[in-house]
Amino acid sequence: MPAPRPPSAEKPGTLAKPARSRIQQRNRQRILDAALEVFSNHGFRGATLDQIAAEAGLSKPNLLYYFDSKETVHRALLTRLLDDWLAPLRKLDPSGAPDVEILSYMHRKLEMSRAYPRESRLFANEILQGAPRLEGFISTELRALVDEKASVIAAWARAGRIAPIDPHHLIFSIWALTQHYADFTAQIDMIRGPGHDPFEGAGAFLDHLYKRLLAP
Amino acid sequence: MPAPRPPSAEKPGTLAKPARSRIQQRNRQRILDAALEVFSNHGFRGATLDQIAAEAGLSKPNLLYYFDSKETVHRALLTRLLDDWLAPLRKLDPSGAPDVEILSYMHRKLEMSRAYPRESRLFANEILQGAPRLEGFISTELRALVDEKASVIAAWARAGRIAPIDPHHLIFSIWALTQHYADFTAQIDMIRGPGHDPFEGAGAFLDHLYKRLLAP
DNA sequence: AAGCTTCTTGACTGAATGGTCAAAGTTGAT
DNA sequence: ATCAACTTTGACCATTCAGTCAAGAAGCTT
Repeated sequence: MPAPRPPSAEKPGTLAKPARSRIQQRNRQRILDAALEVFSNHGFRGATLDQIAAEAGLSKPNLLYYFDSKETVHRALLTRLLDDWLAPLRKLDPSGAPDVEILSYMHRKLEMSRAYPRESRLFANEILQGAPRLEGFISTELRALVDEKASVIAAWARAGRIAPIDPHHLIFSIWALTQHYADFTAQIDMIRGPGHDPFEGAGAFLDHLYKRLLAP
Repeated sequence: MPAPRPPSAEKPGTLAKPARSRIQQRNRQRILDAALEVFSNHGFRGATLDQIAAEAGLSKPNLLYYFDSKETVHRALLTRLLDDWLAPLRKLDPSGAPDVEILSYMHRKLEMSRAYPRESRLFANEILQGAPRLEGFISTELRALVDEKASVIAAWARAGRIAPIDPHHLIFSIWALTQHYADFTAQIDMIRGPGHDPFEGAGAFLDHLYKRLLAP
């Protein structure tokens, strides 16, 4: 028989993690890290396998031994990310204090942008180009989660526990404001000059903004 | 609110280039329109000259008769845009009423996003990738304008005419919130389902948000 | 150490893509 | 109508890029 089966693709149906050698673990990790770096800076089409391979310290054929195609690497990256992406909103607790819950959500999201700007840019790149590879995720899981939490917020507003605002727009505004600091870092840096943390003052500003917006 | 002025066509007065025939005018315009469509949806590297030429209804060599290279088309597009991009902030009047001025600026920017989402995405694409082709513009003209208007806002705040807020973050927040509706249209559409204008309710929401934020 | 499996790579391939060029077609002023 | 300048294009070129392949190197297990 020709080439041994590359163990790259996740086998549907079977266990998600068939035992992998240390080498596989290490190299898959390296590849995903390198791919995150490259995809987040250049978008899907702008990224090349050679770049990713070089960044990962592997040869291109070696990279393709671990992942069947560029597409596969990209999907693996997104998949690895989606759960973490939903986590902050998932934690919004209907039984908590409305203002605290919403403020906490905003701060979690901001912290996410600060800690994982590359992931944020990867997302932004995808959505800018029409979200072809995220359509399933967004219009099912994300949409369901947003609708669920939006109705929680709407109930809070109806009960007069926060100001009456459109919950969808509230959520969109949190996304816009927090992700902006990660996605537009280049612009912020150029405007404020070097030597500034792009997130400097962002937490305090957004805290103030949402406290004012939500006060009943 | 009146629609903002469309992105400027050609500089009529001084010419670095000799008078252009009607054919040139028409075809250059077609190419730039096509290029805007393609670049804004796929980014610089993701766009191809064949795509742009097809969209413009020209052959690729014919396109290259009007612009020397892909790079040249792209630069022409950006150049055509930069002035219009600054216009809304330029209009912020130091002698006006602070809240009215800032609110008006926000609405102008939102209207810009609504009317020219492709231009907004073109910008977003550039900045996401580190703004290599916008570095000059951002760190000189845009920066100077932002600093100028930020100090106007800071003065208003010191005088107690609006709430004490960080003017840079205020400006960033306006950019983030208004451009989000243009840049992340794909996501908003998928979450709210089809048949919704992504900007629906945005004006009212943002109006409310900034009124609350700015009240002294 | 033997023998099997897993990794790695140099050399390719075919398709895209940015860009060139000379020749052909079109336009417009005289 | 003529002719020179302007416009258009088919054919072509060099490079880049995703992906293949067969053979060799390195690990593991006994």
